[in-house]
Amino acid sequence: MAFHKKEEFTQKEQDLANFAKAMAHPARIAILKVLAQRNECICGEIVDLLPLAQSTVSQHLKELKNAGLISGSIDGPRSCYCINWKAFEKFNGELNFLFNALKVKNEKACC
Amino acid sequence: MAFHKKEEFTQKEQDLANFAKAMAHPARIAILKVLAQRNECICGEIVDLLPLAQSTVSQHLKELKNAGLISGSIDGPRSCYCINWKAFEKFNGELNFLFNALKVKNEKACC
DNA sequence: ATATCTAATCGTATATTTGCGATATATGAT
DNA sequence: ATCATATATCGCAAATATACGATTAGATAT
Repeated sequence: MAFHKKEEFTQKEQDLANFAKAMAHPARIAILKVLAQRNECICGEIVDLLPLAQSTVSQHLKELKNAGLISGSIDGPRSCYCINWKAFEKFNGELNFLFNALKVKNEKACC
Repeated sequence: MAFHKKEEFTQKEQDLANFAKAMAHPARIAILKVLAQRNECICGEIVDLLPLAQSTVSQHLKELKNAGLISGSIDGPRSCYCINWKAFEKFNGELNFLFNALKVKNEKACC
């Protein structure tokens, strides 16, 4: 009963936290950046662009996929990933809902 | 030379990742939510609102402060925290720069 | 000075993340 | 069938995060 307190928060809070967690590593930011900058899906080129071993990159891709930030499909002997814009929109929307809507009325910070 | 690979990414990637990491826990999302919903700074009430011990909440507050997402000041025997909107704006801007600007041209996902 | 109350910090246990090499799998070529 | 290539998964070590109780520090009362 000491750990695993995360379940005691609301689903929305957990979802938002999970989304943030998926982006909480520079390697995953870099991967998202690469995927965002291409019109077409790209595959293993990501490994060449990052200073990480192939297995590590694969793991990061898996995490991004599990979090729903990217989607992937098998294309012959290689895999193909691209950004899941819908999920990203949702995340951004939640974020704005939580903060921007409230921002105007207390623009003047008190500390 | 096996760990600590994070330094090998760009500063921007690291900054964005750090910001995301600060939000990568439902407790911290909940804290930000509470702070965002108040016009005034609040103090130890956060502890009562969360299903966590005082020391744990204090630790989460410290992390949010270190990440620059909130600022805090000492107000008599208690502490006073509030959202650092500027930092949040910057984060949101980076996010939009990375993704939204590119979103239009490849709305049609390929996988 | 002592007591009280709030909040930060310390020490510690456990859980999770990060990273890699090795291995497995799956496709395509020879 | 064998080989090469691309990618995923496994197993492990090291690092980091999470959580709590106990303690400390600071302010205000009595």
